[in-house]
Amino acid sequence: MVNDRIAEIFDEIGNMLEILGENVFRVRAYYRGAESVRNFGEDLEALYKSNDPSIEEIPGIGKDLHAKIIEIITTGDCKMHGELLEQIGPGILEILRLRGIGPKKVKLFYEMLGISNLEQLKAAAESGALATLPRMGEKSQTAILEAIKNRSLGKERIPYDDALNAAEKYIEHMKTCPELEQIQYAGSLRRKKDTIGDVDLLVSGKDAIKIREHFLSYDPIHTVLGAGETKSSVILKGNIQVDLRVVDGESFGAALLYFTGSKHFNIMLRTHALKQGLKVNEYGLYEGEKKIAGLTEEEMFEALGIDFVNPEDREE
DNA sequence: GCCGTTTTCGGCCCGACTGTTTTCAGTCG
Repeated sequence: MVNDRIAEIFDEIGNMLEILGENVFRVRAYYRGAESVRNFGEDLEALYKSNDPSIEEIPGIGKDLHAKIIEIITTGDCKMHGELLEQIGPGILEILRLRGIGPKKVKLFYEMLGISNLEQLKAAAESGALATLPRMGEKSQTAILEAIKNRSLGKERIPYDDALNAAEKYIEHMKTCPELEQIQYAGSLRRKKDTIGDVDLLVSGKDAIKIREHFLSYDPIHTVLGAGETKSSVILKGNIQVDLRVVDGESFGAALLYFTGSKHFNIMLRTHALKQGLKVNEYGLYEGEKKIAGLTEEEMFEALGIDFVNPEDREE
């Protein structure tokens, strides 16, 4: 589908503008546009060819990005993207795709050491040069070598059925943990997208540390990416990334809402709440300091004055 | 670059984790 190609181009434009130090909100507009196009249910090329007016109504897409969408559909390419790529070099994008590396680090490596591709980065890490840079150290340097070695790990989007299967097996494992009270998968899996980037598991229970240990004791784990008190991430041997979030039972609904997304849907909810003088986060809905909802999703929607939206419809 | 139930200007979601630091920057979702 051309939507994925458009989203990829917008993401890369965002990446490159960010490295160039462009206005963060302009950068964010490209990321938002990418997200929006990726999650837009219908094929944009088909809409364009049938003159369907709904192509004008994609959230987060204004005049400028709309013109770029048409350009990509009709020419298969985007002039601005090509020009940026020429200015920055394709090697830089490869570096940016490494886990744990963002535009700030890319910029730092380029400006301080002239690094513009993976080979140069690897050499700099092996020589110890990276560790001498500001806000860099031994651990960061080792992590970069590890990221280069594992750069294909957990990055592929996987078919819905495979993700569901992996999630259900992991949930079975988690249910043998005595401290666990509730568990539910969230994210794009719960929204039933065709392809899933990673599996999000949301749990509540008596002892966050013991639940984390149980999570990390799952046999099919290939790599542990991180393990904090409320948030852990692993990659399974089947190359599927699984994230665990541990929350209090009384915040389970708010967390489920938050981690089910989509990102755009969350932003919409927050903006809606702000207009009413309320604040939404993954712990609940707040009026000032006072928590007014959070136990269930239904309660959250009700308190926000919005009809319940099914997970698979939480896009725009 | 996008957007509007006080706006066509002036805002733009928010918190966890990590590694680097002595209070925070960068990344991620």
